[in-house]
Amino acid sequence: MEKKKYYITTPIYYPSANFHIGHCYTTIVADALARYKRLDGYDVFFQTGTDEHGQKIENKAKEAGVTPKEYVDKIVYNAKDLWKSLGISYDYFIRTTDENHEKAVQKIFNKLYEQGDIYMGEYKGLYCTPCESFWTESQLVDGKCPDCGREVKEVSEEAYFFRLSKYQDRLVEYIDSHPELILPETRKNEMINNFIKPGLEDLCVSRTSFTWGIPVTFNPKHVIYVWIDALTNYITSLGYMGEDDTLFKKYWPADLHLVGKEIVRFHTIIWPAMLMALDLPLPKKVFGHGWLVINGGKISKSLGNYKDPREYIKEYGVDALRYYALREVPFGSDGVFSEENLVTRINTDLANNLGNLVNRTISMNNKYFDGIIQSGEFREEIDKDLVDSVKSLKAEVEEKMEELKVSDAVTLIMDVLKKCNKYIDDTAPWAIAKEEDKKERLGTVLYNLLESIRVCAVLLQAFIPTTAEKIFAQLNTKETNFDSIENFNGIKVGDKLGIPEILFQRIEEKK
RNA sequence: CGCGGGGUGGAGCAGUCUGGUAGCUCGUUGGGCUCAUAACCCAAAGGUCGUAGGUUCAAAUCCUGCCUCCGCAACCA
Repeated sequence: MEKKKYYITTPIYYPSANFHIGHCYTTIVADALARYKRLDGYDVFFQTGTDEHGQKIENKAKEAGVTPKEYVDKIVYNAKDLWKSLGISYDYFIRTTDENHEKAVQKIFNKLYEQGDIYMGEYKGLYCTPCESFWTESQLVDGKCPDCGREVKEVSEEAYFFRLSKYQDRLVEYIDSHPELILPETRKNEMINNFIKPGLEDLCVSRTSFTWGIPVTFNPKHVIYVWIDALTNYITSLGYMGEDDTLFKKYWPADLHLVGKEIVRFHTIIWPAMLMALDLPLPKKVFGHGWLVINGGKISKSLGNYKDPREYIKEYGVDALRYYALREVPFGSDGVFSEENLVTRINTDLANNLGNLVNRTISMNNKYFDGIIQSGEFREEIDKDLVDSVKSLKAEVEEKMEELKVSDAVTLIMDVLKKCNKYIDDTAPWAIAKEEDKKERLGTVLYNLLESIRVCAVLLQAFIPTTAEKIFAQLNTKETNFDSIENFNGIKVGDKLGIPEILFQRIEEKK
């Protein structure tokens, strides 16, 4: 039987500076979804990458005294290193400077031009010469350039336009008939009320004001602007308009474009319209997630209110950061990022709840049974609640993951672990251990705990893979796939447990 | 009147659609336990649900006005 496919993407990030915790957030969530789907038996294609052209990069490179390519190469090198240290399991990393992408973009541009969806027009705008930037009326501050405060002048230049307006009706119809395309719903309403309803204007898709971009083949003084260059990454990577489109045929349309809320618009209006023009199916879902905010404000490169994410990893460990990102930000809303909250999460959820549970359970089994896993047959009424919770956990987590409620999914697992801790207090194994004739019962209590921990670890693989591995090692189990958590019998009687090692060291609060 | 989202015990949030004992996590205080990472378990204190009106037997929840914070308005995840 052929596996069901799942194509998930992050946005391609703009490498004008090294990535911050916000980029990590998006990518970690995407990674968790990708890992989960793989565990769930899907053939997953998980893509991330970088959007490397444009004026800003050109300027940055000039400032740094290097070529644009040299500039982005360095940042991409850094980004890949960051993803590696975060355990990001991407299948493909696309760069818009990749030769196959550039060629495909040119072909797409030409195709749209030939069929009349792109035409030559005139771009009118307010231009600030020193900043080399165009601004809209509403962006101006006191009628002047918002960056430098100097006068702007109205200029016009020839430019190519995409007939976005032509697709307005089809777009409205599609969104109406596919309510799951734009999530969460508030984002959908925002798009319809703010942008589609007032009417779509044709979109300027080329520039002559800078050169760091993909040239228009038949008019090389124009470079193709970000829309067509960047958004098409989701299909050029799969070989669309390339030499081999096997992947494209297999994976397109995307099952999920995971994007930040600020770029929902491009992914739900411009991108679908382009796909319609290319006569291709639209992505199934675009999810606009919230932001990690710092002190109530957004993460800002110019304010410099954040550290290099690697410092957090170094100090607290990968899984602590992954866990925090996955747990702290609820479905679609913003979440607060602070080191203080991070430490609280590590201590309460990871060290106290999860880590200590694993530790105390394995310690007891080692102490009372020399590490040998006992039979789980000697059940009592008190076990029922825990065992039932563990048995139904997969289905509940699955439901949340389907709804992209990753934080809720993680919380469900933590709740079961919490239940395990309560179960220990309720059954008091240390008291049972004092009664010689209750050895079998003691064995079952510990079996229940070990199996519950194993099931949680199997599910946690998607979120905190390194820790899940450590738990498997301590449990000395090879039963780590989703099939093994159906029947509450994956841990093998007679096997000997490993050494209990501390999973997460508690972090003392900084004074 | 541009569009949209918030304002709920010390902190962060749920509950608002489908009115009817205000719930969760963290923190605080007290107790229990001792297998474990001063961890775990139990309990308690603490909120007139931004504000002013209205509808209703009854409003955090529905309606109206106002105050306030935030996001978006051609590319900051």
